This record gives sequence, structure tokens and C-alpha cells, in this order.
Amino acid sequence: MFHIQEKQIQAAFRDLVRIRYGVEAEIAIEQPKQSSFGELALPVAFQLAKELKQPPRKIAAELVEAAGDIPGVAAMEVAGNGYINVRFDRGAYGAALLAGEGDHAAPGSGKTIVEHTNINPNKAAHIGHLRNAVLGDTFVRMLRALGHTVEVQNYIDNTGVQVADVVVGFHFLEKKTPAKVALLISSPEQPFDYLCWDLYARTSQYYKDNPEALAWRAETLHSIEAGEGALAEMAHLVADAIVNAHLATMLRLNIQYDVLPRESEILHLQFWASAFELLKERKAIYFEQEGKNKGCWVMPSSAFRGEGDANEDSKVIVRSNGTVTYVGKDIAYQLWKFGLLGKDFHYKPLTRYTDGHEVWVSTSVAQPRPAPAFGQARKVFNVIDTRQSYLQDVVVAGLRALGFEEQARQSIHFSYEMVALSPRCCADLGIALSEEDARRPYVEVSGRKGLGVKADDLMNKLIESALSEVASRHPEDNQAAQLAVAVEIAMGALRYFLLKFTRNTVIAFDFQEALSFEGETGPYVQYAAVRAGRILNKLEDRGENLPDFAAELTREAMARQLENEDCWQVLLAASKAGAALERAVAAGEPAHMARYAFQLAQEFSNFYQRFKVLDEPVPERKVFLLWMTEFFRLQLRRTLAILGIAVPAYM
RNA sequence: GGGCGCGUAGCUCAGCUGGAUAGAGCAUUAGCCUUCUAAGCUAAGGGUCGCAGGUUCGAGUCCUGCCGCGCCUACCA
Repeated sequence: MFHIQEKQIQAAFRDLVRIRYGVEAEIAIEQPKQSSFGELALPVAFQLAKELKQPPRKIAAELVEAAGDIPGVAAMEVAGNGYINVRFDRGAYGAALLAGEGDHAAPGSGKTIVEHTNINPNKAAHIGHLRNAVLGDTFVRMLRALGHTVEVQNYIDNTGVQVADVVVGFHFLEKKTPAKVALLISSPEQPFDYLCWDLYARTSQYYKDNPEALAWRAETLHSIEAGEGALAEMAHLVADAIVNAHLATMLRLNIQYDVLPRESEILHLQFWASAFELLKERKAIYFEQEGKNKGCWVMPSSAFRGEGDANEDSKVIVRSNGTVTYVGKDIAYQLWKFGLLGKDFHYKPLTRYTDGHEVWVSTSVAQPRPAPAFGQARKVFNVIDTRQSYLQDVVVAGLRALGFEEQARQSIHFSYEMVALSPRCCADLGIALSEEDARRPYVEVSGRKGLGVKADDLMNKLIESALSEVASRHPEDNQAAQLAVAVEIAMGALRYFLLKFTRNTVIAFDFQEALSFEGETGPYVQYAAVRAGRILNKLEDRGENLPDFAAELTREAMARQLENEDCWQVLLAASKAGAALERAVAAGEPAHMARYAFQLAQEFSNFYQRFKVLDEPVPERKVFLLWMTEFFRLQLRRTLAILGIAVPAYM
């Protein structure tokens, strides 16, 4: 609601400035530092002062004089040395909120693809992967809340080095057959992704000690690429099993996907061959005749770096042995996302979530059941950590070099910084640090070294901690219900923790911070929502009914109640969800949405403390406070839903 | 060497296109539970916004230089 009012005022002033001064100006709008200054502040007079060579205060006065009546605005005044402060018509604003105005999403144009998670299917997910998935999933929810059509893709590199290394571990180090690995997958003794976590670290260490063993990796990769033999069979077993594990892990956090495009199909359906032809035909890459990259197909550095860059290294796309690099495959995949490749995957359903939604996975042969139309996006967000910026630049440069300028501009690297381990966290995990590492502010997670916090371990730890809180507060409830609530609190805490940092901040992971349920945390916001609901439930317990707000709260009554400054400020804050969402999407920053959720919860906590809703003796006021409570409950619920956080039944 | 990012309270972090007195959480200290459950609320202390210049009515925010830290700069992904 707030942002609609904001836009109206902006438009009114834009017209005013154009008519009066003949100037086209973007009208900046700010939140006044103090609430006593009103709801909006316009520094437009400062902008105009230089151009018009007049003092800002004078211009501001003229504008206020000339503005006349703007719908929804009660008063405007000149303040400071030229600010225009705007005060809303409180009664009208409240009535509009009551009527439910301003909360319908406008339909977007074209499909947006968000690719996230993308974990190598060779070991358990860790906290770094969680950051990726939670950021991606939340951004998807934000886009959908604005009315965009979004397709969620999770790319599976099931034929890469990382999968190969685990296969090497099983086959060469542990001498296991595919049948034996299949048994391990179904064994309840140890989760298969955990087992692979250790095995992957062990294999990496083995390479270090025995570099000649790298020949095993090469052999395995060849077998996988050819799609034949025990090694290839095992690779499929491992990758499929780990993908299932990852889907299960992410589902705990309420993260779902639409389609899983796999590298094996990019290979077998010759996606690369098509892209390769295109790249050669349009001279985006060339065959290097000399130097260190002799015999490779390379993209010139001028394509993806600025002109005159001192570093003239070009990027190898096809190796001298004829195999394609990851970037090459990624270019093909990116082309497919926009429908530019002239090819499509075949698809089969992989699983169905309990809510009925299906996840599809790519496959190389035609299927009887028709799949939804995947790909064909207008805009693509790739949620990938910032360390891969260079490669993402190459992919985009590939599109550009092929002449797909528009698609290149619509390819967004949704980058974020890594999750590292704080020194204290390493101590908690019993990890010994080198003297050098101990002095650093944080230590990088490493799958190869097996150094990291597993996602499921962290979630289990959070649940355990939340459960003991729940049990101590609600000993009367049965254990299953306690657990259900604890899970929701734990997942809320985790999602919020990963979202509260802006994308380019390195998270130095710390158990103490992540396990906190107080202060700026998910549970704090959940608690506010639960409390709001409880007031309304309590009302019914007392034998009263929820009033018919539309009938009982006339505009006049609304205006009377909102004369109370505290009530007005609280309602104003609660009505800014739409504005917060728009800004967060524009900035591409889920953290802004999380922050708003916290502020909203803070406002409600203040409201809760200050107004005893159920004991309010004045009837009109009680109706009004109940409506505020209902409004808060709705806004909190919606905001939490965008963050992918549930509202527990009780806390 | 080059590219990208970061440096704000004791700690962890916000700070939207430059705007009014730089914010939040944690931690510390002092208060508030027979009340719609305190996972909450109130209050206090705590700042050379890395350093130095510049741009202008105005700079934590923009520009330049320096200092420190991190990541990237593979025929790995």
C-alpha cells in the first residue's frame, strides 16, 4: 500500500515540476529521519536549486503552494533548508488498507529462470550449498510474489571430476562392485552422502600422496563419457543417489525445484556439438596455432575482459585433446535456457512432492508422458558464488559474441560470497588449524579436505536445540507436536541466518550465532506472528467473535484511532511490505526482505507490549486494535512466506 | 602484475538512486513476568565510518592515491 501512495506523490511532483519549471526530473523520495517529520520527504528543491539558481527553500515553498490537493495527502510543509515533508491522510490510508488495496501482484512478461543449488552430486551438502539454495529459493519466492513466472532449475554435473573421484574411491581404493555400492546406497547404517563425503576426502588425499593415481580419474572420466562399463554404471548410481539426498536435504528447508537438467544429457544429446558449430560459424572462438594454448579452441580475452586489459590470456573452450571444458558446456546450457540452441532435452518425472508439485529430470530418450515446456526464458538468474565470476563473464561473452546481445544482458550472475568457518567454529569441530590459518578471520570450506559443516548435521543440531526450548515451554504437549514445532523454528532460524547477510558479505560461520533464537533471528519474527495469532485465538476462547471490520471501522473511526501517534507509526510500518519487496527485488537482495521482516516483527512486539488488545475497554478502540492485530498477522505471515519460513502453531 | 570485493560500536553486520542527529543484533549494565506465555519489552554506556586528498549547498555513500584483508586470474569445476 505504502509504495502505491509513494508512486502517486512522485508522479504528481514530476508533473508539477515539468509544468511549472519545464524540467524533467526524477523525483527522489526519502524516509524522513524522524517520524515527526511526516511520512515522506522530498529533496526535490535541492535538485532544482542549482538549475534554477534559486534558494531551495523558496522553490520548496512554491511547489507546496502549487501542488494543491494530492489524493491521500493531508498536508505538506517546508522543513529544514528546503525539504518538502508530506503527511498522509491517515483515515483514508487506514480505510484503503482495510479494503485490501495494494496487495495484488501485477503479472510479469515472459518467463524467468532461476538456476540454483547446482551441487556436485558426489557428497553431502554443506552450509555453503545451503546459502546458495536459500538465496536462490528466496529470490524465486520474491519474484513470484511480484507476479513473475519463474522456473527453478538445479543443474546436475553428474559426469564431472568430482563424481569421478568418488567412483575412483569405490572402485580402485575400496575394490567395490556397482552391486556393492547399490547396497550401500540402500543401507540404513550410514547415509550414503555422508559416506561419500569421507570417501571423496580420502580419494583426494590419495591423489596427493600418489599422483600417479590420477590416471584412474582419467580412465573413469573416459568411461563416464562413453557411457559404458562398470565405472560409468557406478557413476550413475552415485550421482542419482546423491541427487536424491540433496533433494531431501533441501526439502527440509522447504526448497523445491521444477527441473534438473543434467550434464549427461548435454553430452549425449550433443548440445555441445550444436553450440560448437554456432561458435565456430560466428567466429566467437578460434583455433590457436601457437603458444601455450596451441591446438585448443579459445575465446579471445578481448571478448570477456575490457579493452586494453594488460592480461591477454584467452580462455580455452576446447582442449587440445578435443574434449570440451566446463565453460563450453555452460555456454551450450545458457543458450538452451533462452531457447537459442535449437535443441531440447527429453524429460521424465523424478519425484512428486507431497503438495503435488513434480520435479522433472532431463533424459536422453523420448518419453511417453509430455513434460511442461522448460527453458525458453526471457531472463536468467544464475545463483553461483562470486569465485566463479570470471567463468560467468566468459559465458555471457559467448552469447554476445554469437550476436545474442539482448540475452547477454538478461543473463544475470546472481553472485554471493562464500560461507567460511570461523576459527571458533573450527575449534568446535575439532579441526586443527595451521598457525597461518588460525590468524585468519575465517577458513575456507573444502570438500576435498572434508573440511566443512554438513547441512543435515547443522539442521539436526538446530532441531535438537529448538526441541529442548519447546519441550521446556510446552511440556504438556505430545512429542510429535513438539517436534513439528521445533523443526519449523529450527528451519526458520537457519533460513533467516543465511539471509540476513547481504550477498557480498563473507559469512564466517559460527555455531553460537547460527543457533541463536533471540534478537535478529527467524524465531523472533515467527514469535511475533504466533503472538498475533494467539490474541485472535484467545478472543474466541473468551466467547467473543472477530468483529466485521469493514462494517464497524468507518473511515471516521479509522481517522480517530490513527490520531494516536503510536498506532499510526505502527500501522505505517506494517503497510510497507510491498515497498520492501519491490526494493529488495530491484536491488536483487533477499537480505533486504529479511531485514524488513525483522523490522515488522519489532513493530509488532512494541505494539504487543504497549496495547492490551483484549482488555481494551473502549469498544471502537478494541475493534481497531483487533483489526491492527489481524493486519499484522497477515503481513507477518506473507513476509515470512516470501522468506520460506513457516509460522509455527505455537511457540 | 591485472580483475572483483571488503574495511562502520568490544563482536557480527545494515546503511536503497549522495540528504536532516550514522543504525540493528549480540555482549555488558540497570529495570519489567498473579497480565493477550519474557524466544519479549524499556533504558544506559559504547563511533576519527581504514588513512589522505578531491568533487558540492551537503560525502559512510561519488572520484583519485595510499594502507590492510579476501577471492579470482587452469587444457579443475
